[in-house]
Amino acid sequence: MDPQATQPAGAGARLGRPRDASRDADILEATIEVLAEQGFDGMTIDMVAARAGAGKATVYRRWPSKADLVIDAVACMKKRDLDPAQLPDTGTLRGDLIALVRAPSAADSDRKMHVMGGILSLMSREPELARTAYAAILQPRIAANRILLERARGRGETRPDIDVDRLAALMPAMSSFRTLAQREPITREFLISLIDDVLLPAAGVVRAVV
Amino acid sequence: MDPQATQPAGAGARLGRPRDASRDADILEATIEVLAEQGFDGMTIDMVAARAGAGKATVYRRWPSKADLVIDAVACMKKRDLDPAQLPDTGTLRGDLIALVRAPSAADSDRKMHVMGGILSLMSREPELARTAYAAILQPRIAANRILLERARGRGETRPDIDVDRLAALMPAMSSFRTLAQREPITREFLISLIDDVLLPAAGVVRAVV
DNA sequence: CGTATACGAAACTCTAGAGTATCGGAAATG
DNA sequence: CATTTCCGATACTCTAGAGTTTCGTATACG
Repeated sequence: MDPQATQPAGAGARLGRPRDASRDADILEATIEVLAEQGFDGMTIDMVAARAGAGKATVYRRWPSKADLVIDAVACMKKRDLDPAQLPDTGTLRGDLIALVRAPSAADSDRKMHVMGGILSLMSREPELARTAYAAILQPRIAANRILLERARGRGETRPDIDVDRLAALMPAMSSFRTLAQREPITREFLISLIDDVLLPAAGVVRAVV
Repeated sequence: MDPQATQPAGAGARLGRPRDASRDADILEATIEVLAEQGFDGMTIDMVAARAGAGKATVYRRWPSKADLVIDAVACMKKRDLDPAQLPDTGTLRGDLIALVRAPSAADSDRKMHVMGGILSLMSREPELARTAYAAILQPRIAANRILLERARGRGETRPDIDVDRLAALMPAMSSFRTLAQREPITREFLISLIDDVLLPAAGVVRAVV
């Protein structure tokens, strides 16, 4: 959680060469990449160090174990996330949802899902990691969908009795299923077909005239 | 694929004590159990042998490696599966879907999904396992849904333009997401709410009078 | 300039687990 | 009853990889 603190606390300037903070970020980034490609058990510390252009000792100086490194790396994915304060607001649920699946966001969520797949089997044995991963990867996306859905319901755009919890999880669920289980790529067509053919009809939104 | 054949082929009665076919089934069953609980990397051959009440040599006499054992175990899950010839046919889509999520089937699919989670990260590196797992675990369920949906569309029960592929994957996707990613149990209430609040509205089935 | 720590690289230790071999005993054939 | 293969159990070998240490070098403080 606080890799910088080798000295107890508030020790001011310590002796010797100071830590290079840029190594932290590089190592965490490399961890996420290798995790997404290889999964937790396929990932070795040597792979991470090599990809980060760092020595193994530099990794272990900051994190006491592989598990701690992974937990930290997953947690720090949360930061580069969609800010709930600046969600799209186009006036229609469909417009908001389409805006939410633009390319940069999609590429990001693709990697997040692969990370999720890579730590799935570990999550059974590590409840802390399970909570961290949920908070960093799924919660933000589901929460955003929930806000858009409730806003649309408030406008009377959807049926009033929609099951917001189920519908908010629909797109992440279908996307992760397609990526991880069916092993097919997430295309823009797929996402739009999910919105138009599944989510909006389920929410009782009348189809716009084309 | 054929653990019995040590001799080339058609060698008739071989010398010595014959293999005990019941050991095969016990070992495969133990493999599935440990796989569901621990995942591929958490599973050891010693665990499997101990749970099957077998010796390690008995395992290696039948399968040359851990990966081969797992592939065979996953493949043999397909056998105990819902027969497409005897799908429910209640006259309504809702009736068919409800019949499909009865308890025995649900417990079985719960374990299948945990197996899927346990081999997910391995599937990237083992395309054969990926295909086997899809055929054994997901394909049958999706195919069943597809049949029910097309039958309902033929009756005019759904909108004529429904996206059968997406809708057939909906229940497996939402269930696996809930089980593996959200780590919450699949209850009967969850499945029925999925049917009534998401799938049927998305298919354009008019809600029955309650 | 002396000291203390960081850095990348690489050698090292130690352990878990895949896979093999050996045991005494059991079950088949001839 | 001799032979062969199976069985469960257990001891064994071998390797990949987590984690540690060392080395030569770099960068801070005083």
